[in-house]
Amino acid sequence: MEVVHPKFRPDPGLSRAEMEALQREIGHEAVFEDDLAPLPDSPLVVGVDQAFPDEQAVSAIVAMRDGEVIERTSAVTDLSIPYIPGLLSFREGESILAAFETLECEPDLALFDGSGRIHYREAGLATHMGVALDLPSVGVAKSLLCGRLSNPPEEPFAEGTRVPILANGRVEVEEGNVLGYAVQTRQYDGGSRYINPLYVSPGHRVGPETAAGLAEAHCAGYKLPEPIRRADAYAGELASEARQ
DNA sequence: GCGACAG
DNA sequence: ATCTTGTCGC
Repeated sequence: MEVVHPKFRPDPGLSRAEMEALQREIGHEAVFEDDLAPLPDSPLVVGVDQAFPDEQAVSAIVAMRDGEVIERTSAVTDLSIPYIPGLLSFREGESILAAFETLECEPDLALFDGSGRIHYREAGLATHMGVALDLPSVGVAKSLLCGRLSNPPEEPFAEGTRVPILANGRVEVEEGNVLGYAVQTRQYDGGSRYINPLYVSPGHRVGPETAAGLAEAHCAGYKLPEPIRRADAYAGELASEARQ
């Protein structure tokens, strides 16, 4: 598929101020409510993840429908900037879009490994990529970048627990807005081992509740949604090959 | 200066 | 994210 808005392509050569300005533009362009073409009964969903052998970024995309892998693709680029909290999409975005440009199928939805609206300027990786591609997207992060949990129930969170993430002082959004949800997609029964929740947020054209529901709905017995889990494994394979 | 900090 | 062995629990 193609990049619908080239002006939002992540350019690692921009200054930090320019990157942040672009993110504010992207956050403004993003739609944080349901605006999906009515999802088909069997939506085509892609999972996206990266691995970093040496100074390169390997982006892998796995497309699934009804639990079956339909297509896999990937792209490799050199990394030009370090990881900076809040600017992740400028480090990894080029290889992700390059991989999407080799994707032959037309997905209904993309699940990313990282934040969407849970971001200082409402423009996390999932939002940046979703807006550039104009593709409904969801951010699935394993840790919280910013924002705070609302009404956290007593831990450990049971499987199925969903806690709102609210904007706090670190986010350029009115305090108290719902940015996403902490979603406990998996949990052990006993109390000896504990699994942390996922932090799910809208990327583009999806509301926070729908984002949480979609992430949850695509889990198949593991903490991560299956398309992301497969993309993670695929990126890992490609990375280990690249290192040899 | 101190704390926070997706991947 | 990445560098890595053992170890705990079902």
